[in-house]
Amino acid sequence: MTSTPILHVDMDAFYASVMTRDRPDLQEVPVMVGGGHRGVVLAANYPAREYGVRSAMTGTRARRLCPHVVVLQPDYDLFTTVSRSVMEVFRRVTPLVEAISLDEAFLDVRAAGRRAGSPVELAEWVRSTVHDEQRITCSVGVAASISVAKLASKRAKPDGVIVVPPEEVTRFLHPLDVGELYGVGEKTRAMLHRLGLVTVGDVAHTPVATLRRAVGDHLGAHLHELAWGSDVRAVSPGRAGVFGSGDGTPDRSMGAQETFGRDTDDREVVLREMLKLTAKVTRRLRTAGVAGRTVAITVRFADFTTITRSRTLAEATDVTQEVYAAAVRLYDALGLQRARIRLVGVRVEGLVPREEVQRQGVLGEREHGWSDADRAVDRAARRFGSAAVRPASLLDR
DNA sequence: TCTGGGGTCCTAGGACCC
DNA sequence: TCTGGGGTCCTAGGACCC
Repeated sequence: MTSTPILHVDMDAFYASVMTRDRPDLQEVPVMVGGGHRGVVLAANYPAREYGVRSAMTGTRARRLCPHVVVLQPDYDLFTTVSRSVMEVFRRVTPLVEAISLDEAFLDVRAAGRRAGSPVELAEWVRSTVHDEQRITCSVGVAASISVAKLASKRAKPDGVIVVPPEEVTRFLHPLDVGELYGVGEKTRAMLHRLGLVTVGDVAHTPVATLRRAVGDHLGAHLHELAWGSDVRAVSPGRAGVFGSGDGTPDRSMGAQETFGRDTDDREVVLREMLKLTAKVTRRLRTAGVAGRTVAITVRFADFTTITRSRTLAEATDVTQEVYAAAVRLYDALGLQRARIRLVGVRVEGLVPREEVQRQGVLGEREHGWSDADRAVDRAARRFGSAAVRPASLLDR
């Protein structure tokens, strides 16, 4: 019985590593993925990081820091394929694998059995197997809890393993900045710093009641636990993560949003985009076999202020025309005149399996007509590609 | 050409019901 | 007559994560 049964595996600079694994000429030079027009950097390789390039940074800023950085466009299909293969490697170690994104997973090796060895030996086996099969590196944190394992993998980067045994947890945790804790972002970190709580140790030695007043009931209690490394959340392999529902927990919402190439105040342009986004979302709903009752739109203005409006319908729907009609109502209710709009989004929330949706007879033919039309479009899209079939108002003039 | 796109969860107030 | 909970749903905003 091991005292450190949780592994957190994190690919090193995943998107950048995948994009350059067949490019020996790019191994030693700064590379970033994404960050084009109005975009942010999705990933930077380690040579680029030496110049200060980081993911989530604007492409403009990255180029200023490193003018000769090589910019690659992301290939999401490839990322998904590589990710699936990597997750399969993990499942050769234990069935208890929780994928939390394309490039990260928790493994509970307590019940491993499939492969003998201590957690460290299993971690090294994972690392060498991923490297042999996918030619990318990863780092692993090994600990008794998922939160400590996650922090350990970060410390292990790149291409390393770190084990934090239970008796070392506070020594490992307490010197870290509070911003390292999961759930503490820029705002909460600043708030805690203002209170003089700079390190994880400071948080650990602060009364829970004080923390709750400062950052809210839930987060306050949570942070106190994390600061002592005493979170007990289990690895839950049921989580579908990025691989769609299926046998995992169902998605709670699905949405799509897009930033315009340039800001617009043209209602027609906005609505065309909304229709495109709606069609994309409802197709995903139908593919997943779910429908949702609440339609929400997001509007981001030129000054980056962002608002959301939502409406709950009488019944869940996956029908493009119904979602679009609700979205247009929400948009028009804003009463915008000449506002410059940067981004619009459409989201469907409160998802339930489609078979649980009771279609009232009174809704009648029209909705069923639209629903049938959607399904015909889906079939055509599967055969000819999604570019072949789209609403008439999206056709180029 | 500052600031993407996919999500989750929490908070808080009001409505409404018991 | 006055006061008072709790619970749920809906909506808007915000923080956070990858």
